[in-house]
Amino acid sequence: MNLENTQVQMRKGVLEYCILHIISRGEVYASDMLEELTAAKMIVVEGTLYPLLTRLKNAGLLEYKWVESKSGPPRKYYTLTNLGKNFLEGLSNTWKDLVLSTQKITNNSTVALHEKEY
Amino acid sequence: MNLENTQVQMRKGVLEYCILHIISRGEVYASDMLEELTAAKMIVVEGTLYPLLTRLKNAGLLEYKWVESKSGPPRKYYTLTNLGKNFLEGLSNTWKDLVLSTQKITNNSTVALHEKEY
DNA sequence: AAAAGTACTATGTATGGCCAAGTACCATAT
DNA sequence: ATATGGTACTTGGCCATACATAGTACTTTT
Repeated sequence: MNLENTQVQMRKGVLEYCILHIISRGEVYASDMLEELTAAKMIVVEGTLYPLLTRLKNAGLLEYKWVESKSGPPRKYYTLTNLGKNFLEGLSNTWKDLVLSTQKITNNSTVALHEKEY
Repeated sequence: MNLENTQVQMRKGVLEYCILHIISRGEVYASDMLEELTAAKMIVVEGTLYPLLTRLKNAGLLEYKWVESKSGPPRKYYTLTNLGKNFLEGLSNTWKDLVLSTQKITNNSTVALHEKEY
């Protein structure tokens, strides 16, 4: 029960949303995403990202093509499938709802909801 | 890989934050919280809430006292410990950071971060 | 040929929300 | 007094996911 662990827990699910969003903006490969996620302080490591991409691909939300690189092994460049685009829309709403719900609770400063019945 | 499941995943960790926040505003017992969480569309069921409260209590963030009710069995009324108050502050920052990070990514509409090096 | 770097893969662990069933107590109805 | 229904809380097992860690394969540099 420490803060770091909670950070991890809060990130669950949101990561999926962020990654789909990044891919929705144009072809990228894993290191591109890692770079952007790190820049946004959405700390992620290889061991998290790659399995997630595989999972999303197996679910039919992503597809990729191999592209030769002039500075290392070939890379998988990902794009969203139509299914992926639809899913991303759904995720977007889910995320907005969650933010709203949380705001509703954390901004609510009334002390009691109703008379206590001791 | 369906939306409902992702909702569950996104809720992880946030729930803890919301519950501590509700308790921070004054003594409440489980059904009070359930009511408020449901009102805020942060869907939660008994089987989720009770174990969570036990976990938070074992971690020393909460304490409770039994209070007799005139309409049923006695209730556990929870309050935050000092440790719990500090933890809540940390959670608050974690949540804000996560929202900012997500916004940073999902509002970023530039197509490419840098020249592609095919 | 060896070393270093890049891209991707695979396995095992821990956490936490959920489901489902169960316990215990109280109030009311019969 | 007994039965019924409601309220409050408990418990055990399941599943999905992020992470740590180690490993594979290929390329470029030295």
